Amino acid sequence: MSRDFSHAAKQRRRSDQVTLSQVAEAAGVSPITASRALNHPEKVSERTRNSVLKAVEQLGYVPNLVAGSLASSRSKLIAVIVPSLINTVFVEVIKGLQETLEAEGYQILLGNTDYDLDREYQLVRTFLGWSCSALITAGLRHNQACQTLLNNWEHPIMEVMELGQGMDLNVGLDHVAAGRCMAKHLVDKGYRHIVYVGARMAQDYRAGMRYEGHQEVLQSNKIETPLIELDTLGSLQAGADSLTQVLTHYPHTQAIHFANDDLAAGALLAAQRQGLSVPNDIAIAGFNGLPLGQHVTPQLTTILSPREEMGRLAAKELIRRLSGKNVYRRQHDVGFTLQVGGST
Amino acid sequence: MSRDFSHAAKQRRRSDQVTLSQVAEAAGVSPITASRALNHPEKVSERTRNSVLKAVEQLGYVPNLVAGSLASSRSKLIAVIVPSLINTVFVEVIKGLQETLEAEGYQILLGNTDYDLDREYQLVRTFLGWSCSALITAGLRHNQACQTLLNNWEHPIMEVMELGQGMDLNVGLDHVAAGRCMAKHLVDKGYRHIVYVGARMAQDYRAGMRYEGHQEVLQSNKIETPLIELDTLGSLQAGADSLTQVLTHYPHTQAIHFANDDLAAGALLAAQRQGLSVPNDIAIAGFNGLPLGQHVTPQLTTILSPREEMGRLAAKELIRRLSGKNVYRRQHDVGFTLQVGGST
DNA sequence: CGCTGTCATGATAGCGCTACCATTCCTTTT
DNA sequence: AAAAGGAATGGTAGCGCTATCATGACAGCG
Repeated sequence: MSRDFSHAAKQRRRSDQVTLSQVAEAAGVSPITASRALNHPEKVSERTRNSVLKAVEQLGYVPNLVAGSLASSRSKLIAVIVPSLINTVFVEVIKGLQETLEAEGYQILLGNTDYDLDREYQLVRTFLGWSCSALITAGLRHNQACQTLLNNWEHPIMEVMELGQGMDLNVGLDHVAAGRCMAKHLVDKGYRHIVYVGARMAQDYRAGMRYEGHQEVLQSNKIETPLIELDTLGSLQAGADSLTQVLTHYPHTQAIHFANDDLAAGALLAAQRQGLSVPNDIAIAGFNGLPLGQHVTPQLTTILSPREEMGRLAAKELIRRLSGKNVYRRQHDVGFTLQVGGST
Repeated sequence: MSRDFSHAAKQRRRSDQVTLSQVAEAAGVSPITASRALNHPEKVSERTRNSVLKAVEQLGYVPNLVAGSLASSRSKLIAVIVPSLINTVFVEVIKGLQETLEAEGYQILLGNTDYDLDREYQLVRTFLGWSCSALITAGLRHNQACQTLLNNWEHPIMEVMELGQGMDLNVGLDHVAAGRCMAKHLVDKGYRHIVYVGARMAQDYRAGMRYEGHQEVLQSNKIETPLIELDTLGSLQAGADSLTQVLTHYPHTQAIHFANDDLAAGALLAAQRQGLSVPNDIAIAGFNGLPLGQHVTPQLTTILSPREEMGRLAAKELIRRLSGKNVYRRQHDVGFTLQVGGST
């Protein structure tokens, strides 16, 4: 009766997926009404809505979001691009984003640039092809092609991590100020031979910004600003190794200002293994406020950055914008807190 | 000439996106040839390919992947579902997956269940709607609805983390054996009062599996198997807190077998702050082999799980399957390694 | 009683791309 | 020389859904 093989050869449906039309038929309404029942429930009568939902249930209908997105040129996808997943900092931001976005029914398309701006451009291109409703990216620096592409894009762009004049929305903190803050603390504590240890600062340029702040303060106090730059990314091991390097190159060092807590904690634990007393023989400071730093003895002096909070706030502001509400401020400073431990 | 406003009112294109047809026109070929030039370059002549690529460049064409996926009912999306992002273990698996999948041009759709199987079902439903080409999920346990949904799905499913009979592909390790392994080590070392400390084992059931292994060994040695279960997930802080709890409830405890390294390291550092000697006063063992554990003194005895490797292998096997190659084994055991440190 | 407004529903026409077949124009084979 | 095969290209017809406009039903109004 309803079986029709006449065009069987022309048939293209490869999957036996249940479609909205089938749901509509089962519910005795038109496809468009079924669509409304699912996506704009308030626009159909209660009777219709229930019969559609019943049909969905019975047939095991799973909406084809690809088709929906094509038709509406919208999607509940949000692209998130980070430079690294090794660095827990980005993971924590993602966590904050995730939590908030998933609660609003958005899905995250995750991309990792490995600190490569060309890779970032490729990812952005791909993600725009998915008609994402927004893009979140770590950092304000992009290559020319990426900049151009994004400037012509009509959807919100959120740049997180560092504070500054971005393309659209921005949530972050002032890394130069953070560097100044810690440097000031060390100087105030009376240290005069202070080494800054960074890791791949051309890539992790935010660590470079903190070094800038560090330099400012030391120079205005007429203190030298020796720098040791490692060519691996931050890790406990790298921190441990760097300690030897510092003490070899600058034997008079009184304090080390590390670009992050991984390095700092690694150095602190290594110092103790070597029988050095922290902070008497050597003072150690980090950045980020990772839990680890709070559990070593002496507690690590660090700067607390609200990473999950940054993710949550970014997501919230984005959702605000996506739901058409007014955005009063495009820039949000999440700030930072100096946390003085026993290590300095 | 070619401008035609006759149907202007009916015009629906909301975005001024460059389409493949425009590229084709600029290159002087048909749309379908332009499509081939981009997606199956070997199927067109070199001249055609070049003129299409030139047109793409000139017009700044960004392929609409949504339309492509709808037409081909394929996509380069892979759904990844994990129970948590706080737990670094999953992040490391994701990292391994990411690395391998992105190199093959796949994008990751990330979902977080927060250890809730109903939430997992919802995520799976949504992700299926995106016609993902595969789904990767952490763990072998799912709710009934999810199981049904996935059984009817035609694409590869990869279950990671624990080894066992899954729905399709599986890469993981034997957690019961890992628990046995560590318990055996502790018994061999001569400890007889051993407490197991887990955290939310109903959710993190893999920790529960390790406890099972632990029990087996201790019982066969006629040793009691006291258990302390925390109601927060693993963290340094929780580990520190649990130490007090253990010593209060079981003052004779000689060794603590922790469900993971976060807890173990937290307890180890806390013990030292309290002036307890590890392992003389109390021995401590963990699970995972996090870098942290290798940098504390004494070094933490733990079981090394190859997390990134697990991600990479899972991704590789999945790609193998997706590219139509034979899959010889559906189950892959990535194993584990007992790492004896000074803490036991 | 016609007029306007509102609500629920439906018909139509795409969204931008690719599968499928057909066509053209060669080269190779018998 | 005809047939067969192959490579490059194109025409057509959707993929499954939703935007847009149209329709019908019914209420309230002067």
